[in-house]
Amino acid sequence: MKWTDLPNEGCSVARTMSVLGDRWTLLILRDTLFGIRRFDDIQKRLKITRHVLSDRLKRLESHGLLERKPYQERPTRFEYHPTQAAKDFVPVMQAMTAWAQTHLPTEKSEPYRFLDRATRSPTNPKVIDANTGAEITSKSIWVEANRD
Amino acid sequence: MKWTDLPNEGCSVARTMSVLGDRWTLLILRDTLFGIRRFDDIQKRLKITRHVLSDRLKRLESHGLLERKPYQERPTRFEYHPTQAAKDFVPVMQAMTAWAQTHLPTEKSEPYRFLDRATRSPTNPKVIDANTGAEITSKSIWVEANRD
DNA sequence: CACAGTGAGTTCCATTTTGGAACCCGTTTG
DNA sequence: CAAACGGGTTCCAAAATGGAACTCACTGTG
Repeated sequence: MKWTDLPNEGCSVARTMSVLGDRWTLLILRDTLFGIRRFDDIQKRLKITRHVLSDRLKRLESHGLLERKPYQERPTRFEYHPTQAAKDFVPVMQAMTAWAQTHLPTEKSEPYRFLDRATRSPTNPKVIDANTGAEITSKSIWVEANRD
Repeated sequence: MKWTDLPNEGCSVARTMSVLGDRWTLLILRDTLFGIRRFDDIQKRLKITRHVLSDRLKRLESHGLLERKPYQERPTRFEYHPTQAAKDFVPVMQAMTAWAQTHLPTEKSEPYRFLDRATRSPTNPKVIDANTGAEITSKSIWVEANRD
């Protein structure tokens, strides 16, 4: 299988990888979600090549995660704004962050914090089953092959 | 920045990408979590090159996500078992799956289902703040740069 | 005993992707 | 008019990937 086959997979994890499955794309998305929206700003922060950045921005746009919006005319310049689809990835990113803090620890401090918007207090993400309210853990879950 | 710098980043998303940030690694991890544990079985399912699979298994093992366990002697053969760190990624994967079902839809059916282990009924993942019990969405979250 | 088969890799080479730097294009500012 | 800014594209070398063949240690079959 090649990368180009991934978008057509039935598995949602595989389709997610077809968009975000490389070293940089999720970090670019993260930056736009944290308010960094211009080509040069993203490039300077991540220090990735302009070539790759250009390519990834196009990919994120084509999958509906970013929207290219002009912020000035003459010369026309664009900002990359996260769409609702991108914003809906925030909880996933936060769950991922909590996982990495436990399982890929470091002495360095996290550059960003996720706070409750109303109270400005730290949040502690937990994945639950909306049907029962019970926490989802590897112990509570049974994975079954689907045969439709 | 190069890929080799990612593991030393303070950002947890970046460190996660240093382990899972390529097309195949998360799919390999997914398969081991779903019970596929032998080299040839993973290779046949994903149809990735043996070379890349060998490399990724080593990486997952070196980051503590997989454990190589012999299942027979003469000749010694190994299975790759997910560690607790890998199992703890299940909720993240499930949140990701729910995201992709909404934002990267497809007509094909999902090859796996996440069921409640006790009741065998479908689950509906939702990320909440364990402190307040409120759902975490992009609207409820405020992202702040950390200055320690 | 020769020989095909199995499982887990490794090696080799061609094709892709990435990293790094330089270049381009329309403007604005000195 | 020259330099600077923002947002790219182009070029080439280096690294990663895809595909196939090969190895090694057995096992089972005729």
